[in-house]
Amino acid sequence: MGAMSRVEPKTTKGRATRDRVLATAADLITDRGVAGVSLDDVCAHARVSRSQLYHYFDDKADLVRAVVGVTTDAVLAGQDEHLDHLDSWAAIEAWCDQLVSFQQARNGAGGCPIGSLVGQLAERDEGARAALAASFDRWERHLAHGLERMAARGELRPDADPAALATATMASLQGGLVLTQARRDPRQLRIALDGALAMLRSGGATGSALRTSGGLADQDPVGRVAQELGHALG
Amino acid sequence: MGAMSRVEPKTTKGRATRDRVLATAADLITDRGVAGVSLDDVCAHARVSRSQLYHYFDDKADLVRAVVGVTTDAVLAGQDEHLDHLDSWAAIEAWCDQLVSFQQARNGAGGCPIGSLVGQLAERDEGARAALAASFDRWERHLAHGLERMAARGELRPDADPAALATATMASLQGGLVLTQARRDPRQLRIALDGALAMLRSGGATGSALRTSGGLADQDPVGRVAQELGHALG
DNA sequence: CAGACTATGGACTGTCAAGTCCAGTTCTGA
DNA sequence: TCAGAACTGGACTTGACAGTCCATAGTCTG
Repeated sequence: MGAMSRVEPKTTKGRATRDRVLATAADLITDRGVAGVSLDDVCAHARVSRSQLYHYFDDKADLVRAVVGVTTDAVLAGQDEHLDHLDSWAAIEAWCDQLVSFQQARNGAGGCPIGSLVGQLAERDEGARAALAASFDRWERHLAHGLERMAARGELRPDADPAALATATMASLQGGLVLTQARRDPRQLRIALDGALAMLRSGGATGSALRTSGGLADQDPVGRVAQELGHALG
Repeated sequence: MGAMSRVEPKTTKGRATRDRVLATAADLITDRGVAGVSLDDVCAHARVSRSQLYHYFDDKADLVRAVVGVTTDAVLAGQDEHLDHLDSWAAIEAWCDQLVSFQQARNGAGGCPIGSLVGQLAERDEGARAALAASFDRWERHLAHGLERMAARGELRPDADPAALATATMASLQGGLVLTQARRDPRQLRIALDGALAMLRSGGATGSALRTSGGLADQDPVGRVAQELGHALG
């Protein structure tokens, strides 16, 4: 994995400093975008000297890749009451409601902290792109598992593919957030997620669509996630 | 929009120069992102001097706002065989197929030129955000009109809302492109669009979207964003 | 053709950011 | 206690980029 010039903290104080830098960077980047944040900004807000930042991270790209993981942690943590129980219609609806009301509270601004990073990083930094793919995997897996449990209980149409349904729902969520952000209108997300719910209830695409589709399921999610996260966060 | 310091070309040569700058900028920005393109890059590729660029555009932000329109023109032009006839299942499927095969040809890279700009610009430049919202409107209107014609012919469920269905489909498209870009896997778009087709056939959400859209009133103005971000990320 | 308007090249300025280096100080944990 | 780790702070280099300016070349029109 190339030159390992960056350092892992060896004391609790060092760990705290590194964490503070990371959290600050994640905050600023979510707010202003990657290009809108300088390392001086990060140092100032985290009350840390430049030398420390370069002590723990190789360069800005290294920091940004680490930020992807931290941002994902934060996004998932904000939903943790729902994510492990997405195995009933009521639970899935409650999850959607939470996502929508969060956007309403923000007046539609901000979009998805992870999704926004895709547009900024995916074409410029392969490591960051892989980390973002891993983020979506982590997120989507919760829904896929819930849908699998529903399928096992016969609450989905027998020919439904839980993995594909989860992917399609994630797409509605991300796209709904893009439209919400562009139009400054949280109803866009509501409409997108209501569409996703209708799709889930209908059992999703059947026939040719399922034949050609490969969701998380046939992509060896666990192994890839671990590898990509390891690559990104070291 | 305030001070009109930028100049409209008054000769055919001037018009050609301005168009060349715009087309070049749109190309480069689609490729590398807004922050990844310098005005020197644009000048070099367009074989134009910096003074020309500043003659026709106020500054970089002005250029970028103009690029939004040009990019939208290009995206819609790439679909013009389909956009005006999205009024049958076969036509909608053909449109989806074209979108997917385009992504396949690019190996999943690039995402949506318009959608990517949202993440880069929406929070930083209100004019650009408005232009992007208008772009989505232009795009979505084609589908909405097609669905309206289908509804008029009784080819949709009677309680279906063509406008909401179009919005939900656009969300699936945009989100599918985000996932495709992050995972470098065009099948993600296929799955998302198959989900959208299932949703369309099912008639989409009934009632729920309309119920909640009345709740726009309780959008709380300012202030919460920073606090919630801090809560989510801190 | 001549003067007015337009287009153009390219140098120039100021600013800001990334990354390096180092000399010295404080803290932590075995 | 003491060695190693964490940390400070700033100077410095290098490079990139936004934006300005002016002299000149080209083009239009009366």
